[in-house]
Amino acid sequence: MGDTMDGSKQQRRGNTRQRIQDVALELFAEQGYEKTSLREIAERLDVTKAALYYHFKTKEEIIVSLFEDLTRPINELIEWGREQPHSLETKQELVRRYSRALAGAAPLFRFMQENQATVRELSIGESFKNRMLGMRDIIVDPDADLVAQVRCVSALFTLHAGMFVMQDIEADPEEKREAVLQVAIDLVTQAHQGS
Amino acid sequence: MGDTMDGSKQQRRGNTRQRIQDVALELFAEQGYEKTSLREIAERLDVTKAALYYHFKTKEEIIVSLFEDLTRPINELIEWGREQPHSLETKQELVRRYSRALAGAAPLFRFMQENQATVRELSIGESFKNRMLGMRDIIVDPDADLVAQVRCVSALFTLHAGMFVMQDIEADPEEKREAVLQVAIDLVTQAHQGS
Amino acid sequence: MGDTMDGSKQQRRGNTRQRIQDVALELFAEQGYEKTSLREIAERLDVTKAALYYHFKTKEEIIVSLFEDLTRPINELIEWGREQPHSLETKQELVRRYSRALAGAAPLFRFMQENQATVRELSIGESFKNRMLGMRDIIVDPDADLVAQVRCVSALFTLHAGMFVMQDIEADPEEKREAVLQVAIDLVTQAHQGS
Amino acid sequence: MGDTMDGSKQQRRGNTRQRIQDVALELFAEQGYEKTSLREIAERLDVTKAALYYHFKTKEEIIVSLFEDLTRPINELIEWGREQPHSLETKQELVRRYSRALAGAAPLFRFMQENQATVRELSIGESFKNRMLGMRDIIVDPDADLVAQVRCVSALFTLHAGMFVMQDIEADPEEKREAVLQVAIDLVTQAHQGS
DNA sequence: TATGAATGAGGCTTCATTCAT
DNA sequence: AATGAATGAAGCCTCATTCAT
Repeated sequence: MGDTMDGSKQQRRGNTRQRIQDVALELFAEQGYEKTSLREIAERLDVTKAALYYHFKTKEEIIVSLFEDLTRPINELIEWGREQPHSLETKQELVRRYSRALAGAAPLFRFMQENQATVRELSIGESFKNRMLGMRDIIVDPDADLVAQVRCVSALFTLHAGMFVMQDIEADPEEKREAVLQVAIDLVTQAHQGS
Repeated sequence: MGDTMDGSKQQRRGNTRQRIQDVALELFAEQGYEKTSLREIAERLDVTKAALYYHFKTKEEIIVSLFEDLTRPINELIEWGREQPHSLETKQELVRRYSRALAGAAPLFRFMQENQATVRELSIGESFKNRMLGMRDIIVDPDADLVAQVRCVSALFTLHAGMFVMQDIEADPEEKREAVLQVAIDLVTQAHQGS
Repeated sequence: MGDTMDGSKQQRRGNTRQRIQDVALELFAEQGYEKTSLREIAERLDVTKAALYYHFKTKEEIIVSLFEDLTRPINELIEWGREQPHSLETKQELVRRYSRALAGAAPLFRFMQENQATVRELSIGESFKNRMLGMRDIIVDPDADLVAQVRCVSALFTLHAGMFVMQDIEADPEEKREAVLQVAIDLVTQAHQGS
Repeated sequence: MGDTMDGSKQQRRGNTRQRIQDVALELFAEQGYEKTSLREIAERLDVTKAALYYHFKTKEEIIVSLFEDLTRPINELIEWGREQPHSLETKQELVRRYSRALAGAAPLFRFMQENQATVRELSIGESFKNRMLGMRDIIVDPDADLVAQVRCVSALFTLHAGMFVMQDIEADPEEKREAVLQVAIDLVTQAHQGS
């Protein structure tokens, strides 16, 4: 009581950092990292630019923090994968889990897909690439023939593509995700059985 | 003689416009459109910024001109596709030709893949998207089931991915391209035969 | 006990003001007043910037307080000088005492020597300049010829220079101080005896 | 004629670089390097900040260029000194020439004297210090006793001090310069004859 | 006695663009 | 066909300072 008058100001206390991340990710994904200015982010939050600098030392630190927070599930997934036998079942399950992880960090992945040039120059670029190669190494058997290898890479890429390119196809989102998953699993399975 | 002394100056005559495009595309692909300044382009060419403005009215015009010049083969491909019957053979041939077209305009596609956010805001963004949807409409049968549709989209995307993601896999480039093509054709074929 | 565990925290009690002055003077002398930020001072003390404002109303107040604390011996010296007869003995003794006073406030003088432009704009600038002129008026006889006057000014300046410029000459510091003092006394003595 | 209407605009063509240097040195000397903003310099010249950047890549480059341009006479002086025998006559002549060189670059030296902290951090700091040590090595005999060495250093410093500290003593500037020179020469001479 | 959060002003720098020559 | 000089807008970042707690 006496406190409940203004909900919007209430929520503002103590979670500014989080709010900055949210708005930043939204704008980065929509317009690109370079085209999004700190002024813009600050204005949307009704705060001064200087306030951003209280919470993050640089513009880059904002996006790095997003990476660190949002890619954790994928890191864990890769670690899980590394400890499993490289069997077909593992690969299928990995694809299944990856599909779910992607859905959870959709805005970040949209950002990454659309700003690869930027990401590459960022300090996270390298670390992320390594992670993806880790993923590939679990799913791709380096002794298999080339076509099988391509199938596996394609499976991963199909999941990515599924998030964005498929947007224009009209269908229930959940149904679409399942269709995409199905195709990816087929690709992995075919790769396993020999071309 | 008196003219023959300096070969490099010779070649420079009259093709500055072309040289600007070459350097620009290289830098745009490498660092992104926003991060590449006209100063940088000019310096690489050993020319002043103002010289660029003699050949192009704006920075955007440089990239637009690249699009127009380099996507022509793909436009023609789509037009060809539209006139063919939507048979399996057509689709397979389309995939084959698309693979070749991509290889021809690799730097541009690398640029587009890595700067989607930028491209979307550029005036060519929409027009290009429409073209790609045209491509999709030839290959994807809207009455087929969802999985079949995903397979077709995935085929196209596999070709794209093939150009960049596969770079780290060690194999002869031409062999790789063929393996990628094989997988794409399989996807289209499977889609046609029913999931 | 419960209090005795951490010696470093103990010492910190109640003398934060002093610690701020110490760190500030060190940094001001090293990097200059303008280039030294309150953030930097606070970080070195492991305190927040706001804490500085509990002890000092402004950044300027920090340096003003240093002046007031550290130039007291020199003020007293000048007052002493004013009450003595303007004899050669007085002048020699003044130079001797000044040499000792300078050694006691070395960091402050180093700061002043290296940041004259800043000091001039600070509120203490004028007051300090007046003090130095007071010093000069004791030692310089306005009726003497110009060369004699220059000798006296030079004597004072030699003492200053001795603190910094001589650093690179290798010799025992105390011996150096004495050599400097000797030269200064000679200058004053020569001035007194007529050029 | 037809050209002679507006002298101030006329002079502006083609010598902007020089004008920037002039105004910059004046302001740097008056207020210090850090406290002088590029905005201020630009405003005084009735130009935009960006214009400064056409002529100098950074703020630091402005002052570095001033150093390079204005310390040339002193560099030459040192080189001359190095080639002479280290006789008393040489030392006296060096002091005489140095006095003249200082008068020629008075504003720069005023700047340096008053912004030592800044100069030290600048890229020229080290190079300048080395030059001054070169000067010292010509005039100071490392085998002489300490007092003699101090006398020589003091001679140089007296010349510096003469430019600024003596300002308040009322006398004809040229007479003052000569008095200062006289004292410096006396110091060098005494040093040479043994303390 | 101090912190956490924020502000407003201003710093240096870069950019795309223009225009007279 | 190209340069030299300049502009206006905007970018990122840092600073001294404030105030409620």
